[in-house]
Amino acid sequence: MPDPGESFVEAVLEVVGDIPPGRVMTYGQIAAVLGSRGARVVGQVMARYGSDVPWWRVIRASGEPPACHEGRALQHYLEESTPLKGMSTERASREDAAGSYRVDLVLARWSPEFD
DNA sequence: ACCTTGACCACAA
DNA sequence: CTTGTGGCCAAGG
Repeated sequence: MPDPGESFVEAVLEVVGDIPPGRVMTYGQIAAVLGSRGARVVGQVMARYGSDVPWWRVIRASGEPPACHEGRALQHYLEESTPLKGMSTERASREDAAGSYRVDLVLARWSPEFD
């Protein structure tokens, strides 16, 4: 259980901050780690306080980056060599690549328990 | 205490 | 692939 006194927000940001480069976690996974099932709440936290943490390492269960952030997220993924699916290196340099890719969760999923 | 709002999730058709 | 349905839960009004 999370420490009382530490807000949900703090807890979420802490977990996100622990995600190493090139790896990702889903909203639901983060919620589960915090002993909650409120995946949406994690989303709300990120929407409001996620601006100063590696938000691109938090994605949907489907492997898609957060809504309306595909482009920026992609740049980070290419930088960190995050395992992607459904895209060739050719398409990676094009602007319209946003939305046509997904993170390979099988390879990139990370859990704080197994660092 | 009730209602609404979501960077969500899972499953069915 | 797309829609629809129901569930989850912290925060703010």
